[in-house]
Parts: sequence; C-alpha cells; structure tokens
Amino acid sequence: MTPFQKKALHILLTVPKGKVITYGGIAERMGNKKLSRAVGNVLHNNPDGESYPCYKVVDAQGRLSHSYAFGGKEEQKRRLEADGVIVNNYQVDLSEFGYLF
DNA sequence: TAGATGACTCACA
DNA sequence: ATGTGAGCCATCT
Repeated sequence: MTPFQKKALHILLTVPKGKVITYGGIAERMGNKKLSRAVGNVLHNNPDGESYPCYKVVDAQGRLSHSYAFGGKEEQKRRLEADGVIVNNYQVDLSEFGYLF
C-alpha cells in the first residue's frame, strides 16, 4: 500500500454517511485536482469494498462508476441508496449529496 | 529507463 | 448533446 493510496483511502473514509465524493474532489483534497486519474487507479486497485466505501466515489457529474468491481452499477447504486443517497438513473445530485471538504 | 494505461476532468468545436 | 484532444499523476509493462 503506497502512501498515495493510503492518503486517498483515508480521505475516502472521511466521507460521512449519506454523502458521496468525486474523483476530482479527493484529488483536490490531496493538493491537486489533476490527480483525479491517479485516484481512479487507487480505487481500481482496491478490490476490498468491505474496507473502503469506494461506492461513494462518483465522477464529476455525479455519475456512477461504469466499472465498479463488485456488481457493476447495480451494486454501487444499491449501496448508495442503502446509505441514504438518492440515485436517479445511475446518477446522483452532487449539489445535494456531494461532500465538500 | 521509456512508453502505455486508466474507476478523470476540462475546454473547445 | 456528442466527440476529440490535452493535461496531470501513480502504476504497470
């Protein structure tokens, strides 16, 4: 586990229940918004959805990940709704559920 | 060591 | 609204 991953995952854990965060958001919190790609890599590299709420991570438009490792969008959607996040057609309202630091 | 890849984002046509 | 290209970074080949 690299320092980068550790940092990204830590930030992920700070997202409160019922909220979601964007790749860019995490990247920004790490210093540079342009790190969004690297953030994606970290999540992709994290197959353990039980330990980290990677389902809370959506893209800049609130769209769910198209390559969610578990059950695809369906599973991610399920988890988000179970968390209290309203998901419309695999998309969430960031102005409502997006977590800003 | 250099080049390619990606769960991204933004700008522009 | 859709498509293309560029930028930036950590990993993987």
